[in-house]
Amino acid sequence: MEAATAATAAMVWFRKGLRVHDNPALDAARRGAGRLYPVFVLDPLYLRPDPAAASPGSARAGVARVRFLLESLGDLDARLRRLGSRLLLLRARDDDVADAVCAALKDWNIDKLCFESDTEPYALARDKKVTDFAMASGIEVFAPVSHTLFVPAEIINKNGGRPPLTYQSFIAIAGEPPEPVLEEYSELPPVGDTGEYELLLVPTVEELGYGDISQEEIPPFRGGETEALRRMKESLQDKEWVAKFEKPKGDPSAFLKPATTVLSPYLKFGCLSSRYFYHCIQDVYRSVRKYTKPPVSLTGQLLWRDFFYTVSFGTPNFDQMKGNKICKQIPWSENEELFVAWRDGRTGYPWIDAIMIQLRKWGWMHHLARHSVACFLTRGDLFIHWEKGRDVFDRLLIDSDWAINNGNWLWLSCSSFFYQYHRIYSPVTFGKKYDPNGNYIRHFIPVLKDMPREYIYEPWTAPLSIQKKAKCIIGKDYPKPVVDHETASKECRKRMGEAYASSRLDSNPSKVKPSNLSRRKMSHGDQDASNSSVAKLLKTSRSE
DNA sequence: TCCGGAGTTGAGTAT
DNA sequence: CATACTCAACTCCGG
Repeated sequence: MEAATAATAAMVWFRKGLRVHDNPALDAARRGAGRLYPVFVLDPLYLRPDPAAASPGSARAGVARVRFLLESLGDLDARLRRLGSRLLLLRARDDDVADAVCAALKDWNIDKLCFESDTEPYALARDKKVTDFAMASGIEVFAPVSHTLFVPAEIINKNGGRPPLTYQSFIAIAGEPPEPVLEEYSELPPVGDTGEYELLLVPTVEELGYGDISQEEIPPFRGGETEALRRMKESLQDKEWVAKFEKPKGDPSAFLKPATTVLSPYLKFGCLSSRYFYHCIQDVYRSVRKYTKPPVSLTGQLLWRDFFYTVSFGTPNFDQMKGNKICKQIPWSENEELFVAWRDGRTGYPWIDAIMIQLRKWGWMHHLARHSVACFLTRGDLFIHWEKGRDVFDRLLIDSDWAINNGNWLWLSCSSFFYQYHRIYSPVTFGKKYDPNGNYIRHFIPVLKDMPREYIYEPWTAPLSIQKKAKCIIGKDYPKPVVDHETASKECRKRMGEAYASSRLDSNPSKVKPSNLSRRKMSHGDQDASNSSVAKLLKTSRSE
């Protein structure tokens, strides 16, 4: 390896981790570099409007998240420019991000490539392509884990090769997270020559072709590191609130002033470092006498995030039911009509529909609101596959995160982690206890805004004269309920009971052979690990 | 192998 | 109005 000289060219490739603070990849790239190339590759699949999609946005992301990403990139560029650098925006080659990075590595004679490690399956495949190319070209590669508090592979190793499957066992094994990089820079090495490359400016959503949505309600969350740090400081200023924070006690109907920090989108894109956030919360804790603890506390939420990252990293086929060892096999029903009603906020249950409309417009809703609609779609009312709901959330949430989204759908559908399927959220009474007047519903479903308080959660029970007076005829201006909650939830409980009984039969078939290692019969072959490092880790797991 | 306790976030009712 | 209890009940884990 050549010694670092003034001529050394380093590239920091941004994907998540769209920040300057606590960024080990950027920190490593700048050290000893004569030229620094901060790169982000625009992916048309992520950004290009898809007219065939169910709601405004691209094939991969709703327009709220597209906007959030663009704002984050603009802010990153501005912050880099303040340090004498800039963001080099490239276009993917034939819709392939990895190819664009490889080409730039070669054309700019890069000596060292740094990027934040990403444990999601699609990212692992993309990054392997780039890493293989770099290695073959003699380019040094540095890919630190800095998206999560801990290194998922290390936790799995410490746990004997298998991911801890309960929060408490995760906590017991994790310990304290590493300290963030707290050093602040006054300048970065100059950007090197980019030759013939066309460097793009950060486009606006309008420039990308989303012009027709300008009349829409714009989500109240701006992307970017600057906004992330401002928002975090604002939340942490209220020390009493931080010290008393208990996640399950939050109000899911609060939308003017949400009951949580709404820092999840910033953590998702890495505008905010989870380690820095953790560190700052600890500072607040040190200044108060008493404070809540995991799992309900603020730090507890960051640990939940790491929990799901770790389990997802160590569980083959984590994002599906089939071939997923930790997922209950449940015969979900197919019903496109009911699914579409749920997706589009037309179930006839105002509480459910308001949440789905907030999702489509804002790309964010409170955690308990997500619980409500996820339960309704799956084990509570419609008995539709959690993977269908997962896909909707995955596209529309501005904070959608592969590990956490899948983990929570597994949880809510009682497919894994949580099994008390008799506990069903009521689409009527759950929201009502927080917001008896239905202000949340009135905001997101304007057609119901004049429905009297006593009918707002069940407008189909309002006498026709009242419906007329409220200018909202049920069945015409707003749909009738697609199912009756009483009968539907009863049926769901029954079917869950049957699925559980059948899975007990599968896992304990009245002792076959003690040497038989297979715990559960799989109709779809074996669980070939989607990434080999996990497969190796799993092989070391002890047998009993 | 069996038993008891724990598990971030249910609903309904009583105090 | 916040808290506590009941209801009916799941799996997982550790002893």
